[in-house]
This record gives sequence, structure tokens and C-alpha cells, in this order.
Amino acid sequence: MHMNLESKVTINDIAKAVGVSKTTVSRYINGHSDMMSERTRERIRAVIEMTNYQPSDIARNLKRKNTNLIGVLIADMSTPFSSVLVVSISDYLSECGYVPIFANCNDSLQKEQEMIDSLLFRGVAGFLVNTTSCNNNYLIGVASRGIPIVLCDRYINHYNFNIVTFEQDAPFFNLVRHLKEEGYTRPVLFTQCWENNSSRRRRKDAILSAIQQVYGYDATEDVYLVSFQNGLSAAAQLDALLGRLKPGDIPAIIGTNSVTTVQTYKAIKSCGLKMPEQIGLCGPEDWNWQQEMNWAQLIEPTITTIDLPVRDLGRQSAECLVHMLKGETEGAREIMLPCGLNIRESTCRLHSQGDFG
Amino acid sequence: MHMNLESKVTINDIAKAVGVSKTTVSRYINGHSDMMSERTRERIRAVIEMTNYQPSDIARNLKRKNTNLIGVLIADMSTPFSSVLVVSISDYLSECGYVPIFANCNDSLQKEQEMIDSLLFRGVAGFLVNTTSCNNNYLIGVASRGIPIVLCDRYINHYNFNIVTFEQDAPFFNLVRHLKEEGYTRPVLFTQCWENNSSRRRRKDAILSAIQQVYGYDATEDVYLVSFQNGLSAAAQLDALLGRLKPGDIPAIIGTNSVTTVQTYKAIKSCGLKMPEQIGLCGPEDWNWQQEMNWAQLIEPTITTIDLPVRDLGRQSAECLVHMLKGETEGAREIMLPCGLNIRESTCRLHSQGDFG
DNA sequence: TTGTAAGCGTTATCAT
DNA sequence: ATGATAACGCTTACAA
Repeated sequence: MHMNLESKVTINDIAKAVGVSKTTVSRYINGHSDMMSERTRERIRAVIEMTNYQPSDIARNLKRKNTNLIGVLIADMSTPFSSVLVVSISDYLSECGYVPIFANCNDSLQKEQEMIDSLLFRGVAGFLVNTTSCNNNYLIGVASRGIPIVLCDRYINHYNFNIVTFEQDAPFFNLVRHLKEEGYTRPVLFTQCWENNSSRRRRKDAILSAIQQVYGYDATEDVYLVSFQNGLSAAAQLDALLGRLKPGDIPAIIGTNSVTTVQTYKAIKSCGLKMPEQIGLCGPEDWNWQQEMNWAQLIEPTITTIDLPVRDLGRQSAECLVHMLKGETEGAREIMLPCGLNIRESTCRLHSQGDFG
Repeated sequence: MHMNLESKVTINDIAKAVGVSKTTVSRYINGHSDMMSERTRERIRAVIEMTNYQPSDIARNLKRKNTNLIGVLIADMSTPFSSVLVVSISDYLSECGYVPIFANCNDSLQKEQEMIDSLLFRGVAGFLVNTTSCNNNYLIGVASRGIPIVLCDRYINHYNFNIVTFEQDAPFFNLVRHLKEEGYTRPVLFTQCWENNSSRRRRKDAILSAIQQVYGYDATEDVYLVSFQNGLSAAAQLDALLGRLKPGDIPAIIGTNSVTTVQTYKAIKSCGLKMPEQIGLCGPEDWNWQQEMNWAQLIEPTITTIDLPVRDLGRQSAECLVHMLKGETEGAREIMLPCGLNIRESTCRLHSQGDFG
């Protein structure tokens, strides 16, 4: 059975029932029972168990002037990426006795600051943030007051935050090399705006640098900005790309996130291009849903992806924050999570008959 | 600019600065400034604004013995359904000044009860629950202590909870009628286990009843249990179905959730059946992602779905709970949200040339 | 080994 | 119209 639901039992009740002062009970609760008579200890234990007493977090927090609340700021909660992140953060923090409070910032810097304020007044012990902006003085201000902050897959300029990100260079290098091996002569980028999104920007840079290394030229000209608002649809950009192709060019498009990649997939399909023969497509898979719903394996052809371990991202950043909260920090550092490469049909011109998972 | 980040200012500081007692300041904060001199009121206002003072939630909660915390229990946070739900609940509650605390129950009744306990001790003001079980005496116990609870798309037997669900009868009736019109002679159900999932059970019943009405027979025999664990894969069940078909039967499969439907899609594809000609497929779309990532429109053929307004579910149940918290309740009631029917290629045998969005 | 008492930042009950 | 003062449930010097 569970707690006595009738009336909230307090430390006073326990003390009275046992016949000791509440100081003694408090000591017991907090594990300072070393210098306590075995008899007292046992009786307190018994009564606490019987009554199913649990100390009030609220009173505790008031006294200790700290809470076990963690503010978690998510740039845009409505993405598949975020939902995986949220689950993993939530699972780990509650394992450790912390309570995550999630705040959806809707990609608005202003909303983000409001949330920070509100969470601060609520007394959160630290922040886990997948922030909206690259230049976030407000967050820097909070950090420099000594409030523990860990960044999830985001950079902020001019300040050394603890940070957990995905490894970019190696996987994108491998991907680009694969594209070359498959005979694609023109690797290009389709990306949403990277202005205020540090991880998008880093990804773009990593890809350009991989192309530089593998193909030996600067592909900056082949970065296509995709947007879902102002006419820069994937379809429009695909048209633009096709128009700029030289004779003999075989293009391969790298999307910088799953939405862009999916939109590009649709565009390629509807203009009748043969994939992977005439054009290749690939992108990161920021979306570790149950295998049962994996779009990249559902559609035809299946899509080559770089596998971002979003669950790990959540867990590791939460772990890192918990370390900081316990004062076990050793200076700002960056954790880079290794990413896998899932080669699938959409980029395999040569062995189209191959064995794809 | 934002709050003074230097030191937490308390009601005492304000009182001292203004030169009044903290009682007066407290009155001001809580809007009991009716019988207060204009002068005092104004001076308090000014100092509060200057210092950016905000009363401590913790102290407040301790004193008032209630909090603005809402426990939100989610059966399985890792589903697309849940992630949409979480966002909408979060958005609405924080609009109203409440703080949602999400708990992932991992489909475990035990975990759910632990979470309830922990949240109760933490002092949550109420619960929003998408619970695991149909028979949840523990939850009933909590409810009968007067703690406000609203159920999201879930039923619990033997107790009248406030509840928000999806309308089932009309949309499934329309769907089944559509199947008949398209010439499918054998509507069948593919569903995961409904034992402990009240909404799955209700959906199954609604579909069977629709078949009864439209086709005039009881299709209980054509309910196929799909599982991702013990050999009852969608592929295996599809085999079973095909084996039981009579000459001339044209089957249409109705999945009870998106995962089942997607798995069935894969199975149909890999056994080479022509869809929609030889077999139909449809299911609910419990997954209102950005339109950009909608699987049902991404794959070929596109899939006919019943559109469950998950965002509305979250918002309405949160609204309902807030009403209860404010004491504006008028007895237990059920809100049924209307669902749309998206007819797409996968069930259109007759007008396969038709215009599908 | 245990207890007393002060205080965390509020609100609420009396007074004045 | 405003102020003392006592809680709320807990922790922590300091005492004993």
C-alpha cells in the first residue's frame, strides 16, 4: 500500500510519535544518524515507514535556499528532435531526484528570457538549455552569477559554457567521401537559415569543410537556403540547383536537418528525377523515434542519414549538469557525441542492387 | 533590462525601503490595496519596480499550503502522440501561471503510482493524466480526496472523472462507409493489445460497431492483435488474414494507431500486394507534426487517416483542470473532440486517378 | 546522543 | 489604513 492519504504527516508528527525532538528526526532523514542510538534510529525508521512520511520539498527548499528544480529551455518543443531530448532529460533527472521544468521558447529570444526570469524566481537550481540564439548576453549574465548551465547542441559566443554536442567532422567527412565514391560530382547543401542557430551553422561549416577535403574545392556557392515561408521552398531551390548544373554534373543533396531533407525528398519525387541514379539525397537523422516509425527507412528509396544520438545528448547534458550541481565540476568542457552513418538507397548509384537494411 | 541579478530581494527589503511593514507590502502584492493610502501604494509600486522584486514562490507555497504545480502523467512519453500533447499542455498551463511537471510512466502502473506519490509530496495542485491502466484504484483514491484530476483520452472504470477524449463513433462510421463505397468487402482491424488501454479499447469497439452498422455483421473475428515483441508482427498477422480470405474478398485494414498502421504498410509493401486495388489501409493519425513531416502523406500510396486533434486534447484538458482549480467546476463531464477524415490514396480503389492532396 | 531555538519568505489573525 | 506577531515544515548552530 501507499501513503496515508488522510492527512499530511509532518516532521512534528513523527517526532511526537517517537518521543524525540524534530531535530533528531531531521538528522535521521538527512542521514546524520551516525551518532544516534540504535534504538532511536530504529524507532524513527519504524514510525516513518508506518506513516509513510516524506519531508515536504517546499519547506525544505525554503530553508535550504535551493531547490531540486531544473529549468530546461527548449528552442522549439514541437520538433521530433526536441521530443526525444525531453524524454531523455526527464528520465535521467528524475532518476537523480531532480525535477525538470520544461519551457518551450518557440524560437523566440524574448520568450526565452521571460522563461529564464520566471524560472529563476521559482528558484531553479540550474539550467539545461537548447537556446535560440548564438549571442545570448542574458544567459551569459546568469552563468556569471554562478548558476550552473549546460548547453545542449548549442554554442554561445564569448563565453565558455559546459556543452554537449554531436561530433560533426568525422561523420560528414565519411558521408562526403561516400558520395564521391558513388560517383556524385556535385555535392550541395540544402539548409534552413543558420543565422541564429549555432548547431545549424556548425553543421554547414563541417559539410563545406568535408567537401573541401574530399573534392578539393570550396562549395560555398552550392549552399541553398530553404525556408517554409517565403518562396524558398525545397522545390524552388531544387529548380535553382538544376538550372545551375553543368553538363555531366551528378548532384547529391545534403540536408542539414530532417525536415529539410524530407521536403527535398518530396521535391525530387515530384519532378520525376531518378534517385539515386540522377541525384542523391542524404541528411542527419535528428529523430530517433521507435524504429517502427523511422521515415528514412519507410520511404522509397530509403534515405542515407547521419545518425544523431539525441537520447545520449539529453542524458549526457543532464549528467553534466548534475555534476555541476554537486560541485564536482572541473572547468568548462565540451562533450562530443559520436554519430553513426547509415548508408541507404538514396545515395547508392553504383550498387543499387546492394543489401540495404 | 531585467531583474536585479545581484541579490535576491525579499518582502522585507521592500518594506524597509518603503518604510512600512511587510504586512502592507504583502497586501499590495496580493491586490488587497483597496484600503490603502494612495501614497503608500504608489511608493510600494515604485520600489518593487525598481528592485524588480518578485515574491518567492517557495515561501508562498509553504504558507498557503498549495502550489501552482501541476503533475502531468504520460503513459509513454516517447510516442509522437505524447510529444504533441506535452507541448500543448505546457503552452496552455504556463500561459495561466501554472507550472507543469511531466512524468513519464513508461507504461508501467507501478511507475505511475510512484510518480503520483512523489508529485503529491511535492505539493502539486492537480493532475492531468494519460494513464496506463483502466482500473486505477490508486488514482480514484487521490481523486476522492478532492485533488483535481482530468483524464486525457483515457477512461477509468467505476469513477466519474472529468475527461477529454476524441469523438470516435462518427468518424469511424464515415470511414467504414467510405470503405464500403470503394468496394472493400472485408474490413478488418489491426490493433495492439487493448487490455490496459482504454482508448484503444474504445476505438476497437467503435470500429466494430461501425462495421456492424455499415456491413451488417459482427467483425469480432477479424480483429488481429499486433505486437512488436512476440511473433505477432503486422507481417505475420497479414499472412494470417490472407490465409483466411474467401474467394472474392477485398480486405481493408484499419489500424488503431499510427505505429500499427505504419507496420502494416511495410508488411503490405513487402508481400507485393497492390494498394489500394487489392487491399486497403487506413488508421488514425495521432500525430500532428508539422505538416512537413507527415508520414501519411509522404509514403506511397498516401494513407487515409482519421485526424485526431491532439493539440486540442492537450489544451482542453488543461483548460478543464484550471477550471477545477479555480473552483469553477460543474460536476464530472466529458468533452469529446471532433475528428476529421482524410481520405487519401490507400483506400480509393475506384477513383485511383482522383485528386489527392 | 539529544534538544532548544532561530530563521527561511510569506500570509493571516488580530490589534490599533 | 497599518502593524505586531504567529504560523507554514523544515534545517542548523549552539547547548546540554
